[in-house]
Amino acid sequence: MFEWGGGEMNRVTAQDVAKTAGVSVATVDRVLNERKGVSQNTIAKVNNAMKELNFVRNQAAADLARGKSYRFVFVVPAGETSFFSDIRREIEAVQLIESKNRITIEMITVPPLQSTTVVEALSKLDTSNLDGVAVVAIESQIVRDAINRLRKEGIHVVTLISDIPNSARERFIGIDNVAAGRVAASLIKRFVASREGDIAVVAGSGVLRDHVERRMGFEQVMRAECPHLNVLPWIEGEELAGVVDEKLSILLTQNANIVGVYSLGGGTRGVIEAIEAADSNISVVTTEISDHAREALISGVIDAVLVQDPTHEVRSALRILKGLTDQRPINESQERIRIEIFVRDNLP
Amino acid sequence: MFEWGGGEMNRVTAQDVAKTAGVSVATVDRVLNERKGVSQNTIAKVNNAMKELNFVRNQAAADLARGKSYRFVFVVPAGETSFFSDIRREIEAVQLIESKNRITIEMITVPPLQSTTVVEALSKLDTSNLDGVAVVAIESQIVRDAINRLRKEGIHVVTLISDIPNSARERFIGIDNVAAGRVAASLIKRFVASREGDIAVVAGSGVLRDHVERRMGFEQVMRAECPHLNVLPWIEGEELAGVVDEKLSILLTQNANIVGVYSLGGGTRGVIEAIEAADSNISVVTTEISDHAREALISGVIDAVLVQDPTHEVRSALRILKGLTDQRPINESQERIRIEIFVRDNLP
DNA sequence: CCATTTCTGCTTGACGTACATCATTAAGTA
DNA sequence: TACTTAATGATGTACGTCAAGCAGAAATGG
Repeated sequence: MFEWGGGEMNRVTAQDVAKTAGVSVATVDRVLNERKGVSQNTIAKVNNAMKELNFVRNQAAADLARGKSYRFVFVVPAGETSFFSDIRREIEAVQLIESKNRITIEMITVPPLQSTTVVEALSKLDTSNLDGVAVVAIESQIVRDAINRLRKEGIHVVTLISDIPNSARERFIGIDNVAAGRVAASLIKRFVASREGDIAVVAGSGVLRDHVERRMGFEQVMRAECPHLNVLPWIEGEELAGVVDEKLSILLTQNANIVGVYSLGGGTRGVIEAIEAADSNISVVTTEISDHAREALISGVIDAVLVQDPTHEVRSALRILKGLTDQRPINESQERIRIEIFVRDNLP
Repeated sequence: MFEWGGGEMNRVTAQDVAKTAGVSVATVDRVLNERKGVSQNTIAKVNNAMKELNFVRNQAAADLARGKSYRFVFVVPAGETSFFSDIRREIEAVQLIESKNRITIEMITVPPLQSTTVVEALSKLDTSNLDGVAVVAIESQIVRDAINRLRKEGIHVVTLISDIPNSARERFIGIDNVAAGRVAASLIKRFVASREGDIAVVAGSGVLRDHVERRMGFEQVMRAECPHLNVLPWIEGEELAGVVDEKLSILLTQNANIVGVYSLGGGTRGVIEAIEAADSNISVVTTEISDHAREALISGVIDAVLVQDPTHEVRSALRILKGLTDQRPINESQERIRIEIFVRDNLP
């Protein structure tokens, strides 16, 4: 049995600490906020008093007194995928909630897959009272430069969903994409069982690092464990169902030897249509859950879907940006973005 | 592009609202908190002013002024499983963090699998200034009664990890255990592929509803989709590695026809030891991730592990109890506890 | 018509921390 | 000695909402 001071509420204030330490509230305040002008001796006295009385600063009072407000910007792709519309919807939801906590959130949408417009968005920001930026990155030197420029101005930057390493971004919020690719391979391996043949991979674009990394993880496992399976060069579907459908359909008609498909980006609807048209025994793993994907799982067209929770990612990005701004440590377990696997039997 | 009032921080206070509405702050406050004593006419005026100025109440100021403090109790099993020690560790972590927000959390540990001690813990609570209780439930009428008694006193109650429906608990925080069982079946089905034989199921106890439900989900899928597999009556391992090892070892030596094992409770170490000793080709799905499970996944003894995140569950329970106390709506997407699947290729 | 309630709205502190200002003492330095 | 500088104390205000208490006004009952 574990309790906190006998279960009584902690009503100790800085006043009380000052009294038992034999100093003034001003001094307690100085120690509390690590300001200069206090001798080591006094610091020790105050700290002892705080421990003795079990002092905990009242967060609400501190926030109110500090009167600090935050301004964050999210730069996310427009685009038709259900995943990014979920992201945008969650950002709008969080805007409302967090306005109560003096946090302003702006959302800038940019056309997908274009590094230039991302750079433009980042460069045009009014950085006067800006605290942090979360951006869905695109692999490109100019994007990297734009991020580094913001960091030099003291603005916190995190990447969301798709990372851009070797930049000054302080953190990436998203799943371990290599692991996602490995899981996909692991599942397809089981699903195709002992059959031999080719595996098709459908990606969105080579400029999205998350796609590249998934592909990497996928190939790692395939090469190491599936000598009977041959991974074909990937198809770029540009996250558009139409493009995916067309390209994959052509591939499937030209190659009757395909036993598995891994779709690691958007445009799942195109995958479903192409597979349905092909009408052969193909194991399929895709990447986003939508109504179409759900139906396809139930009907058996798709075997498994690997998912990340966009609402979690948006909330996590915001918590992390705020934590960086306040220079507070981050609770890692809360921020770990999970790879979820949906099969027919665990659809929510 | 979406912004909030041009991206400027919202500094409108109740004062301002009062001024434009032509009333006093007190009246604004009454409207804000839906207290009586204000005419419909005035309410409308105030609401209009709030909309016009885009007023958002400052949460920190409200919390400070209200001075409300919260007291919550967690009743959780002691016991050796790594899962519950993670739960307990997270509760302790949250105690520290939330004390800054005037939230007191007490943790009461009870011997596992005993309904009487749970009832005792719940009945002995000092309910004078108690706001809510989270309890890992045990399926039993006396536990149900104890929960209902607390609810009658106006104390909020949620169940954690293991539910007890038909009680007055306001909410269950945990995974969809039927779905977890279904996923396990779905995986084992793929893993054993075309082989025929028996499937062993290792549970903790029949008094834990989560175990019963997992078993249910598992059998649903097995019956419907795997006529070639025969699910044996379950083994009760009491969440103890030693017991599990012993019982499963006996079963495995007596029955050479077992091709799969689903361990849906604690005591995974016992499963691993029994399987390793048996040294035959058995597909294994277990339920908690620990260092042993990790090693076993890598060495191939275990094929997959189904996991729920205890830290998420504790934080979620706390948010929900606070939400219930404040009569605030709950953000469902944040509280959905996920079923995670670990295979060798996505170990964190 | 007066007494009594019921409405309605105002005034006035809390709440606990942050922070700026000014005063004071002690110690060190030119 | 006069002048800095560092280390505190004393004091007061700001932060924005909540809520108790009080004062008129309107409505009701006898």
